[in-house]
Amino acid sequence: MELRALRYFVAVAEERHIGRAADRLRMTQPPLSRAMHRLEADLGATLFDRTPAGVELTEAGRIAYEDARVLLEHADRLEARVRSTAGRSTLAVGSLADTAELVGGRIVPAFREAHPHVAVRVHESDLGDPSAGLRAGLVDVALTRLPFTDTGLRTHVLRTEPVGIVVRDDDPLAGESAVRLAELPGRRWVRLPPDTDRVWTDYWTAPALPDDHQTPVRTIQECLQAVLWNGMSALAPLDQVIPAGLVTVPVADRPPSGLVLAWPAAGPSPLVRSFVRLAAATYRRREARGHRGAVGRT
Amino acid sequence: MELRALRYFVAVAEERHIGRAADRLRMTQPPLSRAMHRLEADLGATLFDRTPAGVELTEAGRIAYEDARVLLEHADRLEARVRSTAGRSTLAVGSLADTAELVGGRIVPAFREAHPHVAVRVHESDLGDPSAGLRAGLVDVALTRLPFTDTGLRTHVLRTEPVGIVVRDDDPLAGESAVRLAELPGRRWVRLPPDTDRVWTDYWTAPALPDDHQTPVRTIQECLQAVLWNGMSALAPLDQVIPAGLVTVPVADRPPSGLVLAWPAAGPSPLVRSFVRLAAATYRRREARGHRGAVGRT
DNA sequence: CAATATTACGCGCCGCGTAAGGATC
DNA sequence: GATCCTTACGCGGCGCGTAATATTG
Repeated sequence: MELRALRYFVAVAEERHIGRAADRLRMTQPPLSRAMHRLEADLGATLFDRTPAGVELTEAGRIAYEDARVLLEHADRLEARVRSTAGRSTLAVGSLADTAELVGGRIVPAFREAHPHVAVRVHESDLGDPSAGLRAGLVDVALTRLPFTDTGLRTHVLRTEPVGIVVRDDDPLAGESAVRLAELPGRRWVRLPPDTDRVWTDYWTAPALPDDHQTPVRTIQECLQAVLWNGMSALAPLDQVIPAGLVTVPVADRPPSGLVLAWPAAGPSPLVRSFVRLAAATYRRREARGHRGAVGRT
Repeated sequence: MELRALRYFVAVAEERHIGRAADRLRMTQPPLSRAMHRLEADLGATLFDRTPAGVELTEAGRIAYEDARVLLEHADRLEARVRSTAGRSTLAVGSLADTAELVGGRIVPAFREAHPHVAVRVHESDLGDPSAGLRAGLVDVALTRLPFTDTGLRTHVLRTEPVGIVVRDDDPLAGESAVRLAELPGRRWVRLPPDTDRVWTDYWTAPALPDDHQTPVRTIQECLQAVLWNGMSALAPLDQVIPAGLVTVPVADRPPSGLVLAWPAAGPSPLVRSFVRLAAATYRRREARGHRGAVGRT
């Protein structure tokens, strides 16, 4: 007997209808029906009389319902008390430039739902810090992109995405289906700030011309404007949304980049573990929903 | 947060040592360690300070421990109350002749542990009733062997076992590694009672000689004695233990027989479901342990 | 025949085990 | 270096979804 089954049971007992209870629980009937059968088996007692109109509680079911409600409230109190006793209840999340939407849109709300008592602060950092504030100790966990120097950090890959070269749509390359960086001499590349992690800059930029004195860019917007107005080139993930007038041409000789969660390797706090866990689940679910929308629909 | 995790947590909190708690819970350290990390993540609080000598409860851990103990007692009370409210608390288990040892040895004890309040009665039936009392309404669930007429019943195969012909060790066949029934004319076969299920008799016996008036056998013992003293032949599962003086020669042209659980198809009671579930798990575990014992051992 | 509960089946997560690694006294 | 706890990795069960079936008014 697990709390999950009891939460389900309370919903069914109150709705007197497995289908409606399933709606309330945001799931479908079959698993709920089986969960109730299994709960009955665990308890060794019949909790419902099934009818074509729904279900009715048996005497044992009524007892179970009363006790289950109290038990679940007790469990909620346990959670609340432990949480209020725990010291730190704040989590700083770093987000690298273009990943902010993902963090703010789905992941942080999911985390807030699981941990309502925690104050979440999102720190959006610029292209000069691939650790998104981790190195500076500004944040506890970060959503960023590989590759960068990850000593002392742990990472979890959410997705890998090929990269492309961003050019104006009147650029000779604009019509190509794919290009190789090795065959593109003489371009002027957008540059990152000089003190930026080498692994990171080596990946996202090509060698600059010796006489190149461009101003480094710190944000996606600056980067795209440099391409649009100054005729420069930049590398970006293929899934990066691009304003009109620009196109991203896939680059064949650069390995894909990983969208990752990162956090300090030394003793991550429970909140960080939970964030990583929830973020991974949320992201997966988002992915699955996308697929289903594109394929399913009888 | 699930009750399982809280039960684990209480053990760790009391032992102040994950390894010892794991022993107490009959499991190994790693999954217990992870379960505690996950519980901490779910709660968003650190419950232990890990030290090289074991673990110490934090303040939040002490709160959690106190609450968890009460919560688990509450859960136990819920179970007890529901069970005492439920009507029927008796289960009749049918067992076909040679399967009694398996039922009594492991499965029924496992069920008794899960349902201490239920009075279990084992009904050992003879070879004339492959349903082991189900057809007669004597039992709620049965452990028996396929094949037999299973209309109105549901079955769950625990294992399939090839069959062989049982002969005296001075029989000309005794040395063969396998035989085909189609090539064995003129044998005198042990017979089952005349009113026995046809599917069952067709499987376990070969066509009798016209002038054969043997007394039918009702038990394994009678069957083996008929082979030993009257020079008859019988079919039996290869795993059937055989007394000295007899051997079982594999039969090539008979499909294997299934060791199965069977129960009425119409509205099985929660206890029956639970029995099937536990029996399947127990049997699986027994199997795995056997394999491990034969292979493992670093 | 409409509405409900149930079974069948495939997939992904999670829990558990074994084996290897790391930290701390 | 011994003794913990932790991570890595592979496997089996279980929960969930979709699709199909049974049952009942």
